[in-house]
Amino acid sequence: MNLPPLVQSFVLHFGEMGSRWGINRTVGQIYALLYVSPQPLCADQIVEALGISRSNVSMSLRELQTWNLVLLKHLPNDRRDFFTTPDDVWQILRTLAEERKKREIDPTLSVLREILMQKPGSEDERFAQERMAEMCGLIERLTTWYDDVKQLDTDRLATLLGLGSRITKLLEAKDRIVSIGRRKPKANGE
Amino acid sequence: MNLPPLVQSFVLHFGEMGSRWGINRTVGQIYALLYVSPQPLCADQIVEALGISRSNVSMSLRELQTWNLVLLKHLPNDRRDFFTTPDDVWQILRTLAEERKKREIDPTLSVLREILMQKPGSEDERFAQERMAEMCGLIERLTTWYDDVKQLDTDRLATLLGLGSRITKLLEAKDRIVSIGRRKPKANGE
DNA sequence: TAGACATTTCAGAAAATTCTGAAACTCGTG
DNA sequence: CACGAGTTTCAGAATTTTCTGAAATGTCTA
Repeated sequence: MNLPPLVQSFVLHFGEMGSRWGINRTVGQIYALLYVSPQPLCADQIVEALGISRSNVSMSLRELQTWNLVLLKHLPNDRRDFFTTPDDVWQILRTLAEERKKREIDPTLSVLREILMQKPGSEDERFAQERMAEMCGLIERLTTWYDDVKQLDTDRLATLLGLGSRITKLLEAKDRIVSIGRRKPKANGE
Repeated sequence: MNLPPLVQSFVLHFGEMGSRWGINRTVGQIYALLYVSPQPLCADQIVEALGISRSNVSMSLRELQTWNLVLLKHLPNDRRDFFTTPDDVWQILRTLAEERKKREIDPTLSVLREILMQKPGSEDERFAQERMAEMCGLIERLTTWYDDVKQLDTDRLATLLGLGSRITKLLEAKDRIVSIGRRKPKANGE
């Protein structure tokens, strides 16, 4: 591996974190490299930069494509594939969230729903189903919220993030306004 | 493995998902089993239920303890350790979020900050740093929001989730009120 | 302090994952 | 259609992770 030191630290870190993120070392390194590269890179440049086999690069790029985390570019008069990541980090975040949900949440949700359809054959099964129903309910709440929030454009999303829990102040204010409204429609505040 | 069918499906699913969630099969299975068990279980009961070695159970329980995902209980006149999961799924969610952040986000944030302190030695490094700064900025926004929101009590959190993106309607309403307020202080709405 | 009971540790076996090189395949071009 | 530039596939090697049994450790009781 022969990269500028700052880039190398970043690439190696992504490689190490890979396993915690559910991707492997090479996939992590390639993603990191593409993310910080000023230009799209082709497979051989990645081989060169990371010192890994051509076939490994090919398989890892395929993996990144199934995650929708890389973009394929072509240069005129060049048959090679060049790869980049999207410029917009918010877009990357959305993709990541979507793909992780698909892989880490959705399968569990469907297993839970399926189990909850069945009739418990014993008291222990009845209890287990109750617990699974709680889990299922929570996951449904979270995914409903997610499906809703992901529709927001980035500006609104950023605003919402920036507000954080101060949003509850606003909710309380709303509750006051609404309850006043109910008492004396169209009255002014307090 | 000798479990009621519904419990078995759940346990096996958690085992399979383990690798996607950054834990291993056994850890996943044990967690699932404890989650749906009406009573706390001791290590030997887990060995019995899952058909795995005593030492594997011991190591996996230790792993679950480092995640703060299990509770240790003791019965009177019994030296054995009994394990359960917390009853409250919201509490479980909080723990999970906290531990995943600690393992999956925090290390990257500190690497990014460290790299961003250094002086770029080339144009490519300057560009890479700029990209890393974008990533760092986004992660900081997200973690700030998270640190803020996790303080909320469960009721408020649930309310907020339930609102989803309708929250933006509220924000727009607030903006209108505030701007009206600026034009004519203490006036009533629209 | 011996013994019964329980848990932990750890070296190596077993299993799973990752990585490689060689061969196969694709596709535009002469 | 044969060639060359490029990509993909895949069997097996290398590596990493997980799991086990045996031994060590801990701790309460008599």
